[in-house]
Amino acid sequence: MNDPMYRRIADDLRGKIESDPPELEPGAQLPTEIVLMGRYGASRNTIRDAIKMLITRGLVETRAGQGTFVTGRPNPFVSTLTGDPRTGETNVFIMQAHLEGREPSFLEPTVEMQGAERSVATALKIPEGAHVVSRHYRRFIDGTPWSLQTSFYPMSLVERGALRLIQPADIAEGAVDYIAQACGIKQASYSDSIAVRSPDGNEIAFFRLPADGRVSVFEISRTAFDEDDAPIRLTITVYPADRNEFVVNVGDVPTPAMRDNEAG
Amino acid sequence: MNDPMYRRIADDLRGKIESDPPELEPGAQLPTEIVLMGRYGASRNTIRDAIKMLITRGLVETRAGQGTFVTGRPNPFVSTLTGDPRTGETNVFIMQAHLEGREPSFLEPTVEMQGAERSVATALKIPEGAHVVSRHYRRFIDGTPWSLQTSFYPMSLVERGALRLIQPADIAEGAVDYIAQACGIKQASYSDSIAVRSPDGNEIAFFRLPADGRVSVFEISRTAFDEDDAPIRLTITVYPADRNEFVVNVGDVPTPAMRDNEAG
DNA sequence: AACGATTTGTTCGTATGTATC
DNA sequence: TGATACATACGAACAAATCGT
Repeated sequence: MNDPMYRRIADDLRGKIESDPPELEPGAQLPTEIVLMGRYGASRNTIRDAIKMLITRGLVETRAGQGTFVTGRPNPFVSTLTGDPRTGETNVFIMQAHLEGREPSFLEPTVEMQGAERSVATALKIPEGAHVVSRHYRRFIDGTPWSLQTSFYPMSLVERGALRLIQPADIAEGAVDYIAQACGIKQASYSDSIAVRSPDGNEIAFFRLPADGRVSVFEISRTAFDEDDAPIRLTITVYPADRNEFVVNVGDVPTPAMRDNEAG
Repeated sequence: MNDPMYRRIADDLRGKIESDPPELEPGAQLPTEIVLMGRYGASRNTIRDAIKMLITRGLVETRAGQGTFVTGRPNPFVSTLTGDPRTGETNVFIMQAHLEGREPSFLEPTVEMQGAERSVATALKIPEGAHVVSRHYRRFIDGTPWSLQTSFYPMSLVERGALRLIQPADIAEGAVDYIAQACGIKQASYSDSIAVRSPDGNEIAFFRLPADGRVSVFEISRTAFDEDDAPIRLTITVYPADRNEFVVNVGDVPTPAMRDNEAG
């Protein structure tokens, strides 16, 4: 009652979208701003303020020259974070995509030698500024940009024989398997940290997110350890939060634990 | 160059906040809208549009009558999702909070009997509309609202002796331990699904999030199974995404895997 | 307690640009 | 090309919150 008009209008429209059954289904077009001006007795700017609220909440999207439409979100891509502690995630990415009947792909990696920033140095337990190899992947599913991944390896791995780490080419068998074969250092465990934050400019461009940064991204940092509990890599993967979902299994979870995909 | 003016202004201000060292540190006040009008040669509405972008990205917050300030985010609370597959999360919540030197608390639970909605019925493998017990907790850390949790238990557990499930009082030893003791059904595994979405009205009010819904929430759904792989509960926990972080450990992760808390 | 100054919040009007059909 | 619909930008007025006097 005491709310400003633009918020009352937004709440009214939200009700029409979220009611069961929805009065405005996904994909449906909202009345134009001019029509809404008449319906709610408000000016165009006030109507637009209300619609901005709905955009921020991800309920609608606007297309210049066309109109305002209720969003229908795509099927989220589900990734399982728990798995064989000795396996790298590139293979897991490919396997899971195929499991869901989707087509994974990725570009050739970007490989750089860098001085370790503080967060990288802390995770790898090396001095700040010590040299590390950074390998950066851009991955797609069904042709749409899906994740940005950067792995940091301590230079000691290269010195002990894992020379392909510093070559700007994909390692088909996966970096984890390659390191085990090349210098006998085996991944034995890993720890993931899952956070959500706003995207930066690169991420907005790559994922084609709305420019105002209202869609956030998952940032998953994986620190992997060898059998002597020494950290052997830090992998940071960024996913758009609106198209992804993660699963963690603990104990012997029954296999038909597949959740039904909510059709959008 | 071709960007609209409000976006160029926002980018310029963002640079002053994100540069290293920041020209505008967390907690610092931005120039007033009137000052920015003069500085950028734009109208007040255009300045306000730029500031709205920064608000959406979580870089600044406005306080009516005071000004616009660079946000300093609190230390995230870290929860570990992997643990003993036989333990419930209430005890884990309390232990982890104490580990970080913080004070956990929660209100008496709200207990309801409900017909299972489709998602609940699917997870518990019972018919849609079958009766379930819903137990809803509101939890706090250091006095600030931290999570909303609802657990759904199939009525069969009550029929087999777990009568305290339907009493509107906390189960001090934890519901999982209680069920094991009361009717011999032991939790043997669980599967978590982690997603991010916009908050609803209840969540905005409880977590005191900005009313326009730009801060999203984690929704973690845990389906727990007994030793016969039958689902015994579905627990949905909602956390504000801006103050929480989750950890998943796979394999025998070394214990000093504690990450340094980035001081804000 | 009252008041005024400052600062952000809401709402209107208007004009022009750009994308789509 | 014209019509439609959203995007950007300006100006103006008043409301509401905050703070100091």
